[in-house]
Amino acid sequence: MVRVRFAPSPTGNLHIGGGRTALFNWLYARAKEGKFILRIEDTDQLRSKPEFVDEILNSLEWLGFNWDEIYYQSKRFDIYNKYAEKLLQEGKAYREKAPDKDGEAIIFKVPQKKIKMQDLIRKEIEFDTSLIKDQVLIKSDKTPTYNFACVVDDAQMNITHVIRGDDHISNTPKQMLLYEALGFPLPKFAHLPLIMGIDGGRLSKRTGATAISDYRKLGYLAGALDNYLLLLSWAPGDNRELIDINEAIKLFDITQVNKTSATFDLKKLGWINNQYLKNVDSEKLTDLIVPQLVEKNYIQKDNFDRNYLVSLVKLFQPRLSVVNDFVDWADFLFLEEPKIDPIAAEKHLTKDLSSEFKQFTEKLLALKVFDIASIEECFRSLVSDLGIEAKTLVHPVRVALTGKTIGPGLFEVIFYLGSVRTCKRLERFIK
RNA sequence: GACCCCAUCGUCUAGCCUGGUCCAGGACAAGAGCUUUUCAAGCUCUCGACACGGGUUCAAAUCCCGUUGGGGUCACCA
Repeated sequence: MVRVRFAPSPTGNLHIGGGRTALFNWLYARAKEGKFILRIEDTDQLRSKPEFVDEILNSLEWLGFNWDEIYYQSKRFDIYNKYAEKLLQEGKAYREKAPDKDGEAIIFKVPQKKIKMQDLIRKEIEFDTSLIKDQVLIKSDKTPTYNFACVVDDAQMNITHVIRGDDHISNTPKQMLLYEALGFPLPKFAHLPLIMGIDGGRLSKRTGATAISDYRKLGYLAGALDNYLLLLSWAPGDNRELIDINEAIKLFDITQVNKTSATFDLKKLGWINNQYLKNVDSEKLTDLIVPQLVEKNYIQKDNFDRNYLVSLVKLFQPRLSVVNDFVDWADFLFLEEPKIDPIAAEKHLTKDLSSEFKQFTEKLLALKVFDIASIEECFRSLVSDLGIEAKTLVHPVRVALTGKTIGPGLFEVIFYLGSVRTCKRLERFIK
């Protein structure tokens, strides 16, 4: 039975790289009908914070990576100590006191040899362990070091495949020596290429958001982020770009993962997000938008016309780039008066259109049926009577109603605004 | 610096393992156009890469060696 693990350290948020590692582990477990295990590596008492544990768990849940088991290293110190004692007794480790510290550390005598690692992605990698100095197993404060706790846990938890970032390649020979010394069977290794920032260096806050939760706040859909992360270092081979994770379970093959590090490209994530946004269920999208509208005071929690809101969401849905665009673009439908963008006004509202606006409001109010088709017909007949092109009146009306040059079709806007609000807004520009 | 990893359009990649079908395909971005009531979407087109140098071979993006470049690791952090 395949057992993989994702082992984040709660010393910070779950970032993009961690999310991708979690994704590939999760995918592998689900594809092989194995177990996906979460191990919180909180051995660093000073830097580990419970709020980071919460943040990481929330992010993983949001991304859709459900775990089968969860462990905390901070609760397993006695296990690590037991195995360190064992190595001590077997003469494979020794105690040593550092001059600047109280207590003694337990240190592993690194055997000098050539060692070969078989990597699922990179084939064979050879190391010369004579280049590695003796490794601390248990620190002077009795807490285990990363490499030691990692090996003991991976063995105790029966991890069959260690899928992790490239940055762990040089830890691998150290860990393999430990497996051997402890008499544990070796898991299979797969080292994933790193995700880089646009500057070619490590993904850092300087070059954009790094935390998974940031993308959630920014209005990206979990499915879109999963899809994007999947495409970083892996491709289905048939030129397809849009693959949801449930389908990816069937297609994903760890041995096909690229060896090259990939650059995180916000533009492509944006495109994928837009593709998902167009197809996401409008009801679900509405659920995501409601809290934002409540926060902006555009609607009252538990007291709004949901059907009307869903129609509005449908209206804007195909043009959204991120979920959060809705509150910005549809604000005029919730505000008493639209916020007029000065640049838009400068462009379309400098000419006096009193007569045209007046005639339009009169025609609108005279409509027997107030639906999108009638509104359009009403508008078209007016411009035809006036002998002008539709666009010469469309743009000014749009800016007067919405305050913006962008947005859905004008007749839809008028329909959802209603005749009263529409006329009221137009009247402000009638002298 | 030592050790390790990597190297196809600006970016993500297909092709590489099993040399010829590749004067290298797709997507994002960029540019142009269509549509047109704006924006978004959509459609059409354009720009654009096998890092370099040696081999091996009838034939190399594909195999080998070297160079260069980029990245990672060298903690009583994880």
